[in-house]
Amino acid sequence: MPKRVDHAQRRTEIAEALVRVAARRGLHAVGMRDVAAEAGVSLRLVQYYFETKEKLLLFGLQHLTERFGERVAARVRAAGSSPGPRAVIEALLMAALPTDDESRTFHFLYTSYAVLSVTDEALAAQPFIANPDAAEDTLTGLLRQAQEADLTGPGIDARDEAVSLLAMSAGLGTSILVGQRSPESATAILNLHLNRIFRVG
Amino acid sequence: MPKRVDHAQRRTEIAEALVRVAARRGLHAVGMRDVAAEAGVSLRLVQYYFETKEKLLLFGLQHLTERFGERVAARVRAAGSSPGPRAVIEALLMAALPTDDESRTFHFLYTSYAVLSVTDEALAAQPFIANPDAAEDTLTGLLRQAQEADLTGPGIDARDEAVSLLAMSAGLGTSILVGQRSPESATAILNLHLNRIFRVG
DNA sequence: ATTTTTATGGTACGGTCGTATCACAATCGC
DNA sequence: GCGATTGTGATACGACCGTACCATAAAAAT
Repeated sequence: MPKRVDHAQRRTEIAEALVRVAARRGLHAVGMRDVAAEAGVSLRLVQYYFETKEKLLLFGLQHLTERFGERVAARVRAAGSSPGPRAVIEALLMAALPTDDESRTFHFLYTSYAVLSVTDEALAAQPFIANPDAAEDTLTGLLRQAQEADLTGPGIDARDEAVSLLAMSAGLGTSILVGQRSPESATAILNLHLNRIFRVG
Repeated sequence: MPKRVDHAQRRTEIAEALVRVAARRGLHAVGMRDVAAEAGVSLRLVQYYFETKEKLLLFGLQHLTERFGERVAARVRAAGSSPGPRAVIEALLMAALPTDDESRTFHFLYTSYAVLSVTDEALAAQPFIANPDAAEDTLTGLLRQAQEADLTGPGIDARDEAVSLLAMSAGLGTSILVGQRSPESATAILNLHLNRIFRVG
């Protein structure tokens, strides 16, 4: 057999090829041959590492969310060595908006997968539904932290605000994606609500 | 020639067949043969009334938005003979949430089209981008009305709140669609923000 | 050195899809 | 009544797609 290759890395390379071609032509239009060509391998190789297209798509989603999670974490770390809750929340929400190529690709493909999951039960069963819940919990926790530090205004329910902010972020993100709204106006709206939640200071 | 049939109505029937099958199996999976079978006509007929699949899809989107616009208008009318701005806004926002089969289908297919429009320029050129702008203008106008009637709290910018409410409604709608959130919790969140915008009384 | 296992390439098969073609029925204008 | 026009059916074509099959090169195991 040939040069004992690292399967995990090979699968990652192919998955990233999938992401690239899907970002370019749409998830519905991607075929195994396209992925193979984009990755610079033969069709047979794609079949070898992912037996079926469905498995390739599932792994692609998994890889996409992992990579994006790392990116968000990096953004949060970059928000300062000991950032306040508001800075962390801002970093979180802004990272989720499709403002550059990478976040745009993520938002686009994630939404594509979400739409597919409505009619595809294999996708619906995927833990890709768990991620938004995790984001909601994280954001709720940060808001509670801010409340305990007396940084917030009165009459604020942490979970309600977390849900609101995430829903708004998702809605604004889609607006940006389809070209209806600019990233700047979207961040302005989010900051407006953060100013409402956090005490001025 | 044969029994002089009403073309407009025939096209509507076929478009509704398209909507039904797309709602069942996903927009990406719908073929001309499926539409023909669902409408109870031959494949040739679908080709006759819409020369190409692209034209069928475009007309389907147009029909979908028209039907939904009528539905929202009906809901608003049903909100009372002389409803206050808040009642109208509530009716608007609630009608946009996927709470029953019809609104669910609309939200699902509209999002599907939106995702497609990112990579399909024929769809991107469609006025289906104009509709959200119209909704934003309408909602902004209603909020201004409320402000003039002194129904709102202080520090409210009508357009900003309109954008926020619509983004939230869209984001919450998607959450409902993928089964992550219940319609009840979504309406609760929206009402929370309406309570914030409108003075209590 | 030979066998066995892993990796890779090439290619063919069956199905489906959008579209085009051919045929014909039914009705209106004349 | 007749030719022109419009509606409808059946079917064929070419392209693609996912998958399966066959071959083989190369390294590890013996």
